[in-house]
Amino acid sequence: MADILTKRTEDYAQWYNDLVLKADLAEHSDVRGCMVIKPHGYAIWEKMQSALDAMFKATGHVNAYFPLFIPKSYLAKEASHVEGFAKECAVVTHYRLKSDPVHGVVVDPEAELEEELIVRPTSETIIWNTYRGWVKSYRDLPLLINQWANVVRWEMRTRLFLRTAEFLWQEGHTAHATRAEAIEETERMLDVYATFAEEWLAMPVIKGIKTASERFAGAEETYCIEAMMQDGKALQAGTSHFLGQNFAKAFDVVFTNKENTQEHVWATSWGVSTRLMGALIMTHSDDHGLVIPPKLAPVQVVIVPIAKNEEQMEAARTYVAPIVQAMRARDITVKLDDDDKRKPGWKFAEYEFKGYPVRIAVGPRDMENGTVEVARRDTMEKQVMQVVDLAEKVEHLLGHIQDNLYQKALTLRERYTRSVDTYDEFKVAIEEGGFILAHWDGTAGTEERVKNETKATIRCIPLDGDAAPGKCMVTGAPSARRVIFARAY
RNA sequence: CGGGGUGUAGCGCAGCCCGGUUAGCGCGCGUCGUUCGGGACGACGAGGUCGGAGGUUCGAAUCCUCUCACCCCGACCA
Repeated sequence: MADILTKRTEDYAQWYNDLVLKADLAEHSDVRGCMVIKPHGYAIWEKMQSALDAMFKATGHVNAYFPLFIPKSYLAKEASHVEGFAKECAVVTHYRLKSDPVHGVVVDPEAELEEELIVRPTSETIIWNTYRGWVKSYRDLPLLINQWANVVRWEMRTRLFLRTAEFLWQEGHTAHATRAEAIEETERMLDVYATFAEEWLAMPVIKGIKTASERFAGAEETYCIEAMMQDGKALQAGTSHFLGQNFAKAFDVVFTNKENTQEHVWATSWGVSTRLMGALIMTHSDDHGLVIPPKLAPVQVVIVPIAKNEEQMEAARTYVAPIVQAMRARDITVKLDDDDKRKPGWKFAEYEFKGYPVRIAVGPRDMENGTVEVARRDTMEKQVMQVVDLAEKVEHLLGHIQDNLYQKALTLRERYTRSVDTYDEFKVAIEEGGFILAHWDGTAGTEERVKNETKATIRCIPLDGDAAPGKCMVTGAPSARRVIFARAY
């Protein structure tokens, strides 16, 4: 793997953008700040969706769907929530157009909405307004619901998958009878995200808690998973919020407990988005293009016949048919690319860009020898293999690739994670990139100062790892434990 | 909203300063032939309101005025 950390950030941004386009994942739409997710990109997202959805179901959650539009008054009910999102809301003010001799079509000024509708930047408000009617008794709790949806945040600067005006995500919104149970849920879902990131995306993450300044608008505590990209910058890959009773109070969601007294419910919300696609790309890809971990690859093995003419192609089809069958029997997804409109060299390059984990080439030479050529995308190694037990060998190879990708990413993260004790050391280290473990006095003032002077933010207060107390690197005041500083996406 | 920049074929660009035949190049696209084990080559071909409006001029992609759109840097942000 090229040491991309040594590349300059602008180069990395360029590399990322080119890769997304070349791997045929997505492109900018003509619509401002919006993205078109192309079939290959969407297929990977679907794999993420189905894996996550299964994990949500396994932890007792069900799916539902709530409206795209939120009346402005709902959003305004939770003070810090509206403050947090106000600057990036798309607003619907009219419901009709009319033709105009000069401009063609104009908004009909007669058709102004009595109350503006906000295109959801997140759904807490509309969901809690709905939950009010659903929760009456402790017997109705917990309420464990997830929704797959799109949301809109009118960002100034957008980047494919990482920050777009509209994005796809899932948002879980749960209601609980007790504080402890809600916190337990918040932490459970954080664990689900961490497991998903590590086992499916092959992306190591650090679980932690956000500082007050980075906290979700309306939350009492925000948990997160943070990953390191190949340029050493941090990416927040998922969040899980303990909302306390803030939304229950704002929307008057109360239940009668076993003691027959009324209480506000306790809430959580948690989400991951198509940003995970960006995380996937920036964690594993190289100068040859995208690298998809086998568990998320829409197609794990692609077979490319080398054939001069239709007879040779037909011979190759016959030759690989039992191989394909054997692999499918092992739940390996296989594509036989017998398209004669593209040549082998073109296909090799194409599947590399697109990140297919394993490519098998079959030519006349192989058919004589009873072999195939197996190429793995992660290391770019090619190997001639006997067709005997090929499906089993490929199954193992896919497992190795998945593990190798995780290990590679972990090695990079560990290499660029270090502790510093003084602010001077910190300033040097932050220029080198990566995660920096340092003591912090817990004040917003110090955090702000570090951010202004170095552009580094506190990514999280880790839940695991070195928990020894110390002295703040900036002020020398007591620190409970080291926190992670980094420059972030 | 500040500071820069760019609009010419599907994409990327040259031409503009210094106005002058039919607006050009690369990629891509189409047809045919030779190729096909790492993005082939050749021949032929299709494709343009030069962002828009107005002006100067015998003549405007080129000069002037206005306008629109987009991009980059910053503030903001998952």
